[in-house]
Amino acid sequence: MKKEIVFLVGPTASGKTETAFFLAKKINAEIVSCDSMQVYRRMDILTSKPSLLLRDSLPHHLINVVPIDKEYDVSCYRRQAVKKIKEVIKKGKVPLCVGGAGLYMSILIDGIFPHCPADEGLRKRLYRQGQVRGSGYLYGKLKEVDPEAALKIHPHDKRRIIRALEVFFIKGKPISYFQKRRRGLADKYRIRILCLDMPRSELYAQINRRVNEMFSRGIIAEAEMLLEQKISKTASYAIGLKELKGYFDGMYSLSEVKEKIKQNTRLYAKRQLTWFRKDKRIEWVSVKGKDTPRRVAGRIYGMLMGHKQKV
RNA sequence: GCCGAGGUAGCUCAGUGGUAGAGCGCGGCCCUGAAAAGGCCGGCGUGGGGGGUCCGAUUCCCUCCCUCGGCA
Repeated sequence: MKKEIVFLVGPTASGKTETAFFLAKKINAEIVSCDSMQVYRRMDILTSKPSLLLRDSLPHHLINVVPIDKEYDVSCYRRQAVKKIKEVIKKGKVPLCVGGAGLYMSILIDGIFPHCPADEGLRKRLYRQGQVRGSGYLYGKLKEVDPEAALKIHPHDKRRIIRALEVFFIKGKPISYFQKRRRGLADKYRIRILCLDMPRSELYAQINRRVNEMFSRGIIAEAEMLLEQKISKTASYAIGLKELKGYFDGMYSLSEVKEKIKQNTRLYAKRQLTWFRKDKRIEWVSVKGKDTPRRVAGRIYGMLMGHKQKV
């Protein structure tokens, strides 16, 4: 019998953290975070990490594992997460992967094509070529070396065009060739994916509440402290941090940054939902206004026990 | 009460006698080493209400309502 891994996902501010806590207690799980920003130390308020109280009474893995000045990406995450998941299973517990990063989830479940890390130098060179020789140049080049990938990538999507070219130049084979070869956890484990869902207006109200709370908890001081030091490119893209930088630089007033953060969080939540909707393996858990995290966890427990869905 | 300005998308506003746009917002989508990132698509509308002129009114005229300034 294959061991089971449970994913609890959902848009930001949908209540994953608390729900996961109660669910973990019920199913004898340890939590493995599935989040690209909570890995960073000292970004606590900014990323709404689970409280110390929660973390003290239940193991939460992959939170606070990277210093703020280090770059981080999907493959780092995958390496660390797979290791943790195996450890948890070895202890006889259930890994409960909790987070909102759709790509991170997919990379765990479905795999990644390995051995082609980013090459910043090459990227810079390609980027500059694109600047000098016009926007269509890089895309044209991609069409030559990898027509299949070019078909999938929009001509304006510089980031993906450059990545595809990068892979081609480093490995000598097109990225579309590698993308077909991925093996993930789904081969070896039973996977259940639960996604928290609530009416959009309620979710947005929740987001607004959370952002206001961040301000009263001291997000400004935290951001100020972080921006004083050397900070990696990846960490600097956290919602809240980039907006507050604008506030410190005098670009926005206090109420404008607040709004900006709320809005960018909404857009982020919308993108997350698009990602999850596409994944047909997901089992949706609708959350209503009056539901407490404990009750939602109870409902999920019922779903998990009720029928063993194979993935 | 009088004078002036104005009521067009969720918001701020353009424009035209042939049933309307822009920015922001909002919605949908894509995604394999920056993913809290990056990219694509979509106008979502009782043109304040009512009447009139006209083949045809959001546009011109009348009237009422509302908002904002000034004078009382």
